[in-house]
Amino acid sequence: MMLKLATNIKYYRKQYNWTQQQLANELAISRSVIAKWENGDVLPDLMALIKLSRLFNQTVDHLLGINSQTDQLLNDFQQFYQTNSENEPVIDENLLNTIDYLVKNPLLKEQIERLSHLSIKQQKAVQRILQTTLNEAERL
Amino acid sequence: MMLKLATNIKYYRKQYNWTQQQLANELAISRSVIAKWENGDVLPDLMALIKLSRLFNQTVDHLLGINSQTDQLLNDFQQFYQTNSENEPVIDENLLNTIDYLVKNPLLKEQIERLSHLSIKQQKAVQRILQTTLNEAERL
DNA sequence: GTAAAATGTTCTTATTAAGAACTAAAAGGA
DNA sequence: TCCTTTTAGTTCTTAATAAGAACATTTTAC
Repeated sequence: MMLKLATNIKYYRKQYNWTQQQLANELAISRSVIAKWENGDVLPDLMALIKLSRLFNQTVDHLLGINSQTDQLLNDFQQFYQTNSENEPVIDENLLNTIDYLVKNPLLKEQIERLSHLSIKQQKAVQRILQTTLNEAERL
Repeated sequence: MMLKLATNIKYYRKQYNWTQQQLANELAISRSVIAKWENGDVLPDLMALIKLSRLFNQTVDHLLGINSQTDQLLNDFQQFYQTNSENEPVIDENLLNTIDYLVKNPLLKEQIERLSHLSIKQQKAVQRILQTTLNEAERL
């Protein structure tokens, strides 16, 4: 698994114009450990990682260089909030309405969750059935 | 430092209806380790944690239960929501994931929009069919 | 109530990160 | 340039701790 952690630690330390010693002091650990983190020789333990994320004001995910789905989505949200009118945001009015609908229909929300846990093939099958059902219903 | 990691691992494992053994298999580790994680006896190492976040579709920050941007945004969204509608919707982490899923599945999003425009009676009928379909799919 | 499954616990082993001390490389000043 | 000081990299040892196996307990299903 490719982690950007080492690079990021070094990067953010320098952003703050800290020496390894200064960072080590902040974390109350020995300096050589920082060196090893930054060179990818060793991974910090969880607690140290969390402290780092606080110090650097970054999410753990970002420090690790993981671009999780949720993070991606959050970015979209943020964009939506910040730029209300520019490029068409991923989160549009329609989606907001859909979310609203989901919020008011916990059962449906749960069903979609369940759907998302199926295999891709099964998901598609279910969606085909849903499509047919909707077509039927709309004809009435 | 107070971590909600143990609780969260157990919670999301159960969300997926997995036994400790099944989760252990997914991660290719021994089951007793899962038990210890869930009881807070031991912290998973970084790589295991990342795998968990992938499996559960959650940010590492959220799994850890540390005050992350995600949680912050959730609050914002909650506020945004409450000021824009009369009901008090419950926006939780799962909803975020569901939204994410919708964003990635435009067809499904459209289907839900269509569903929302049907009469209540029809909506219920469609949902019953969906329920049955999901039950079927999950049995396989 | 019993059998099977799922979970919790203990003990040992193995992994690996931390720290100290040493080495090497930059940075700064005469 | 040479010297000094600061900063960073490396090695070796020690200590911490997570993983696994085996066993114990609890829960679930019949």
